Amino acid sequence: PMNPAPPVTQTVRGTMSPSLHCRALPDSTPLGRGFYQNETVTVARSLLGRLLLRQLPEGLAAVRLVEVEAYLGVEDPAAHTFRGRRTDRVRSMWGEAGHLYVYFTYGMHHCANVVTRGPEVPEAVLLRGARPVAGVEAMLARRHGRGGASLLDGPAKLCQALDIDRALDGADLVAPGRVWIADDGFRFDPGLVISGPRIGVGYAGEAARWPLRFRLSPDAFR
DNA sequence: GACCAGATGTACT
DNA sequence: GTACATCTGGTCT
Repeated sequence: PMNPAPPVTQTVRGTMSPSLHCRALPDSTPLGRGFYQNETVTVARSLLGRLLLRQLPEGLAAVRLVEVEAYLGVEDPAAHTFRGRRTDRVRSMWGEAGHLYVYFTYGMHHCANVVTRGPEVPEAVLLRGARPVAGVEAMLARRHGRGGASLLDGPAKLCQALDIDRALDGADLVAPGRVWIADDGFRFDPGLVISGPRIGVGYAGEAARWPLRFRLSPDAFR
């Protein structure tokens, strides 16, 4: 049984916000297009600590991003768009920055990326991990009760918890709707960002070791 | 903890 | 037919 949405205790800033049922969210105004048009590595680092918000039937769910990976398009052997690959699956990556690219993998999982740069520059940031902020009950239900540290610590777990699948491929993150990203004022020492090799891309050879995985140290939450 | 196999659909060769 | 930007539950240490 899922709990009802928490009561509205604070007005959400922003001009286009729908009726959000959120608590302890000082600002859920979506980041603008310009945020996503920056260099992909810059966007990746800047996404750490930001809120990913998802409108679910039970109410608003929010998670704080703590792990991401950059995928650098046509010159990146680990990227789905390596060497200019252009298929139906990766169409969103070739489009405007600030949209989601969601793909299906291993026969049962989805992974969500944020498209960066601009049209015809197919780069993206994979969302790999987060911490729960609101809507934990709804997320737990979708994770079949698997909570604690394993609620959101993987790209497919994140998608399962937030009910993100191919139906959200191409969704625009710049307007609040089904899904968007916001800066709620959370700040941390830049020295708490750890970079390292990307996960699960051994087929990419040396590129797997490029330091394009970025994690926010747990110390940022102490 | 580490390690491994199985699940299972889509994309692509 | 093969590989896959993964997760889970089992085994072993």
